Amino acid sequence: MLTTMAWDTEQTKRKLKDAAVAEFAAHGPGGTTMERVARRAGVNKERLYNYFGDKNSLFATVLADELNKVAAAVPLDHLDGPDAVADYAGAVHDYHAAHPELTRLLLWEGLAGLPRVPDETTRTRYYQAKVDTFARAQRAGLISDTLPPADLAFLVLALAGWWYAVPQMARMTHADAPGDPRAALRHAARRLAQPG
Amino acid sequence: MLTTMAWDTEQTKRKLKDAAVAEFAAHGPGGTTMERVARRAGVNKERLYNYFGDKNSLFATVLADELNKVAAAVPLDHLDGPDAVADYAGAVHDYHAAHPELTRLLLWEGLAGLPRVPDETTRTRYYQAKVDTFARAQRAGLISDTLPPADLAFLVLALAGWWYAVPQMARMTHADAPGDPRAALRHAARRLAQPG
DNA sequence: CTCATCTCCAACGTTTACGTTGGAGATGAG
DNA sequence: CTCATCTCCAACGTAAACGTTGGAGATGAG
Repeated sequence: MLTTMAWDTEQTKRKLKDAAVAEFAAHGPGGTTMERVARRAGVNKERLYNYFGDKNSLFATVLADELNKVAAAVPLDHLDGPDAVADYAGAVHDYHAAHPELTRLLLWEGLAGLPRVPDETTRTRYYQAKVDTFARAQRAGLISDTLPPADLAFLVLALAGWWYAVPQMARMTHADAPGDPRAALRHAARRLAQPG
Repeated sequence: MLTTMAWDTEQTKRKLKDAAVAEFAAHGPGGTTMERVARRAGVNKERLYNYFGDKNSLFATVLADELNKVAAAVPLDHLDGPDAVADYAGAVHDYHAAHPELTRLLLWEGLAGLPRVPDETTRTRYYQAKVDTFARAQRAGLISDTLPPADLAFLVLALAGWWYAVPQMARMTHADAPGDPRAALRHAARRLAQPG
C-alpha cells in the first residue's frame, strides 16, 4: 500500500479538510463535532487540533478553501451582453448544484451574524472584481445600466443561490410543476441585464 | 399591577414564544438553549416544557406563528401589472426588514435539510395561492409569461430574501456603494414581470 | 542504529444543555 | 374556606462535546 510506505501529512490534512467540509455543510459550525469530523476522515481526533487549532479555525480554513475553489472554477472577467450574464448565472448555478456545500457554508456563516468574516478584505476584493466586470459592461453599453452594478451582480447571485438557501420553499412553490431551475434563472438573469 | 391580579397563561405563552423567536432566529434550533429562552422571557424554564413540549416542538410552533403573521401582513391576491409586482417585492422586503427573524428561521429550517417540514401541506397551499396570483396575471396578459409562474414567484422572493440570507455578501459587494436595496429589488422585480 | 516526527488510542477534567422532578407559594372559582 | 390550577425555584441524573494529555507504535532521515 502506498499509504503505508511514507508519512503523508498533506494527505492527512486533506482528508480532514474534506471531512470537515461535509460535516460543517451538513450540521453547521455549532452542530458539527470534532469527533465526527475525525471519524469521517478516518483520522484521529487529536490530529485536528494539532493541524487546525480549534473548531472556529477549522471552519474558517475550510470555507476559505472552498471560496478559492469556486473563484477558480467560475471566473468572470468579461461580459459582452445579456447572454453572457445568463451564462454566468448558469455557471454559478451549475457549480452550486455540483457542490452544494459552498452555499450552505456561506449560509451558516451569514447566520452566525459576525460583524466581520475571516479574510473579509480579500473576499471584498474578489466580489469587487465581479462588480467591476458588470460596471465595465454597463459603461460599454453592452448591458442595462438602470441598476447599480453592485445590485445587479448581487441579485444575479441571488437568483442562483436562493434555490439552495430555502429548498423547502422551492419544493412548495413548485409542488405542481417541477420545472427547470437552471433555465428559469438564466432567463431571469438575462432579463435583468437586457438594455432598453 | 395588572399582571399580578390574575393568572394569564396566554400572556405567559406569548412571552415565551416571543423569546423563543428571538433566540431561535439568533442561534438556530441547535444553538438555542431552553434555559436562555426562559430567562429572556422572565419565565421559569419548566413552563416551556409544560406548554410546548421539547425544543423541536417549540421551534415548529414559533415558525408556524411567524408564517401566519407574514401571511396576514403581506397579502397577495391580485396583480395588475409589473408595478404591482414591484410593490409586492417591496412589501416583502419591508416586512423582512422589520422582522428579520422570519428569514432567519426559514434559513435555519432549510439548513436542517428535513425531507418535509412541519405543516408542509398547509404551507404548500399558501405558496400555491401566490403562484396562482402570478399565473392569473400572466393569463390576463398583465405581466410577462415567459417564465413559469412558480419560477417567477420564487425568484421575486429570492430578490427580496437574499440580502438577509447572506448579509456578509451584501456587505462585500456593496463595500464601495451602500446603495438602496429596496429600490434595487423593486426595479429588478418590475423587470422580471415586464411584458414584451 | 538513532532519533525526531507522525500517528493512534484511551482516557481525562470541564462545561453545558437536555428534560425531569419535588416542594412550596400565589390565585381565584365554587 | 377549599381546592384545583398556575407559577417559581432548586436541584437532579444523563448525555454530549470541548480541548488536552500521557503513553506507545511506526516511519524514515542522517
